[in-house]
Amino acid sequence: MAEATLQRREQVLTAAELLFARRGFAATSVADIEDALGTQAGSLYSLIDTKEDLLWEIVDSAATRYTNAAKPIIESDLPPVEKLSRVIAAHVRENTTGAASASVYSTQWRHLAEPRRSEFLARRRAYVKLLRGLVRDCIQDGTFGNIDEKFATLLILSSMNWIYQWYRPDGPMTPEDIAQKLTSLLFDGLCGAGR
Amino acid sequence: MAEATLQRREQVLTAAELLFARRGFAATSVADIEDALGTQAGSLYSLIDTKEDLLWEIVDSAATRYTNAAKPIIESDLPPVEKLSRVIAAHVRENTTGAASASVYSTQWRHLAEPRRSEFLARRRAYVKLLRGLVRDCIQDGTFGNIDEKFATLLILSSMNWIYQWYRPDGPMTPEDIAQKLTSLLFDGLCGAGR
DNA sequence: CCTACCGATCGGTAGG
DNA sequence: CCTACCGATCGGTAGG
Repeated sequence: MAEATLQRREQVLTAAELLFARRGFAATSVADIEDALGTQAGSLYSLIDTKEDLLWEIVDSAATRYTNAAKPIIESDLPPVEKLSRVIAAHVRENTTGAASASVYSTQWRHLAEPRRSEFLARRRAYVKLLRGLVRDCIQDGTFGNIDEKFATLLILSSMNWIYQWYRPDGPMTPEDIAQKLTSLLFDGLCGAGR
Repeated sequence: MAEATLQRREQVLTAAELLFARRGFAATSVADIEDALGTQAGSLYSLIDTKEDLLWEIVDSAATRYTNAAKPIIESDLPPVEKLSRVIAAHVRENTTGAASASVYSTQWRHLAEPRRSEFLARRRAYVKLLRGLVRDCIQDGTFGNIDEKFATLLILSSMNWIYQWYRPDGPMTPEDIAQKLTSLLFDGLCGAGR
């Protein structure tokens, strides 16, 4: 029974994720989610306390996935530029295979009330810091030029977090293709890539 | 009198822009906008017909500004890479000096109903096409490597359209600084820039 | 998980 | 631009 409840919760989160990504949190009513699940109005409240709980679970678990994917790579003893490439590939994979959740993570967190909002921002800041450390290492060992570390980190992040806007699972590029092309363009530039 | 009405309309649009950017269209009530303007509930409807009209005016005029800034540059006889640099600089200037409007343009258009939604998407598509033409020219004249034209165009667009997320007018970088750094990183890459 | 319902708030209107 | 108000929908609850 506990297992069935867990499965049901997954279904609920998946439905909410899709709707929040498509219409936004504020424009999605609890009734919309219940419609998607095929249950009656009000029924959802046997599983959740508030609509915001759903949003929190979605962004919180997305944050966990980003961090969990990056940690082992960063703690390995690969060269910095190889670490960065792999973290980018992992992030791209997350944002393609879980495009709806990535979209909600990137755009809907503003609808969290305090203290969750601050907690979310702290977790996001920690992840950015991990990435920025890798960029710093790549500058210091001479792989990258003498660039603005913060600016470069934000550029990498933005390019990864815009993928969910156009990615379609049935398109011609696999997540690995995308990661490879993106890394190439970011590292070698529009002038240097494809030579 | 007509002039005063026009000025009032500008004030209304500016207030709506800020709130739509901060909270999103759906989470902003007409009463919120009236509060920001200091008028009583219901008063706004002497100036507009629907809340969506405000959103439309904001994204429509943003679209016009992007296109109007790019057109004369593209029609000039500068070399392709110089054209692209200047279009990027113009877009960055628009997204910094009008960060709220850029944010609404990028994220809130989904709340437009048909036929406005389709009209918006058509205008956006036309602008992307202009940019993509410049990228193509840069590939063909050998300035850029043999890269994926569409992918590269989307990368440029995404990097410009994420600026409003972190830009602060009182920060250390001017719009021109940002445009210069961005163009350098995009063109020469993390490895090649700053050498 | 369903039925029936709550108070609050929403976008929008009429009449001045 | 204000006052007073409309029907619809919202998030959430009680009781089964």
